[in-house]
Amino acid sequence: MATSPRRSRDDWIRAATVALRDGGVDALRVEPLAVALGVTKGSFYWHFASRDALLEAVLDTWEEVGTGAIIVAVDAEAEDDPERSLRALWRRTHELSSEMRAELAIRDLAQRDEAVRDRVRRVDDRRMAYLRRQYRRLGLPAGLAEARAMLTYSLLFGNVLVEATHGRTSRARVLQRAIDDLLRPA
Amino acid sequence: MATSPRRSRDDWIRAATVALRDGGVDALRVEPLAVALGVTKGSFYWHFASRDALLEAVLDTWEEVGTGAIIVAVDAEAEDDPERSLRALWRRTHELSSEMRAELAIRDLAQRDEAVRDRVRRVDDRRMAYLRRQYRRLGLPAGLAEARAMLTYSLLFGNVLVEATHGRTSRARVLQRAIDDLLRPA
DNA sequence: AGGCTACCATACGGCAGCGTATTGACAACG
DNA sequence: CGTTGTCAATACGCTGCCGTATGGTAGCCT
Repeated sequence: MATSPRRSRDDWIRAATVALRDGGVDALRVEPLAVALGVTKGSFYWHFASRDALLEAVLDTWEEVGTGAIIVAVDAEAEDDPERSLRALWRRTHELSSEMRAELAIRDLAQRDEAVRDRVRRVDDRRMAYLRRQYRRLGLPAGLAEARAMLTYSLLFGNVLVEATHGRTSRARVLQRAIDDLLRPA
Repeated sequence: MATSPRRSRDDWIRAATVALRDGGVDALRVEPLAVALGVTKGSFYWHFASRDALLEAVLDTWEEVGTGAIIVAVDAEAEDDPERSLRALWRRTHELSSEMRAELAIRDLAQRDEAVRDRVRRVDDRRMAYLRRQYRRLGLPAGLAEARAMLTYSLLFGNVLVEATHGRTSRARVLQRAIDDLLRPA
């Protein structure tokens, strides 16, 4: 964390995103954030009109990054092979899992905020479209491809959300098996 | 809500669970709850030592209900047929979905609270054990059964968590397809 | 009837966080 | 070298909530 004399608007957004990830929506408070950034509220209210404005900004950047960056990264290493795309997605799961914590907070919010729900819907539609396309390219019929896409996407959340122990095997192995199962032809 | 002169400890727990479902963890505040119950804090601090004590009580009853009641209900209508068990589970999904909102709040909490995470783990282990057993009864080998159980359980969360639109088909149909897919033999 | 118990109201002190207003510091620029 | 624009500190009022303390009331028990 830079101790540079001044903070940019993006500095605040980044810090807020971290707070969201580590502490949930309750942790998105301006005075604690100011302390974390080594400044006072005086700075914040120059960059933002209110706490809500900060939250909006955080959601804005989440929406951008969440649809673009990940897909591009996965696509880059897949070379148009759908199976490799899906496996690449899972190989990056551990990198994603910290992002996922922030996403869960956002989705928890979406449960009771119409506007947030709309944002989540836009993100989900784009990500589902991507997954659906991969399964169709594997030769699956539309309905099944949709189902598999939904299963894959759900598993992504299940992975962070469920704490089950799986007896003697590891979570990683279970996930591996699941993906294998999802990739098998109709 | 009853306007009876006095409130029991369970009244508070019930109200708190509703608040958790509708407003997230932030909504679990004693003064607003008192208003909702038509009493004052004086009542609360007779039944509970603190706000945390209330949260613990809520988690206690969630843990009980979440492992026992649902499974029993599903089992009752399934008559030991694993496929029917799993389909029954999904037929009850809409009844469960309001409970799920509270669960998401709890799981969001579990992301950053060790003690809550342990509770969730206990619940998940029991529910996964149930699912795993059904798939094994269908004749699937252990590894695959575990993977299918994880996929099924994840889908349960995905259903409430993802807001995707599925084009011309409905969520219900996608779920139907997904379950059919999960039930197919090895 | 008197009193005990269980439950609730009222009133209080305290704190954390929001937003505002005002002033200050410093850099860039003309 | 002063002016302007950008960012930050300080100080303030306000609200919502926690927890405590204390007193009140209604029903049961004897």
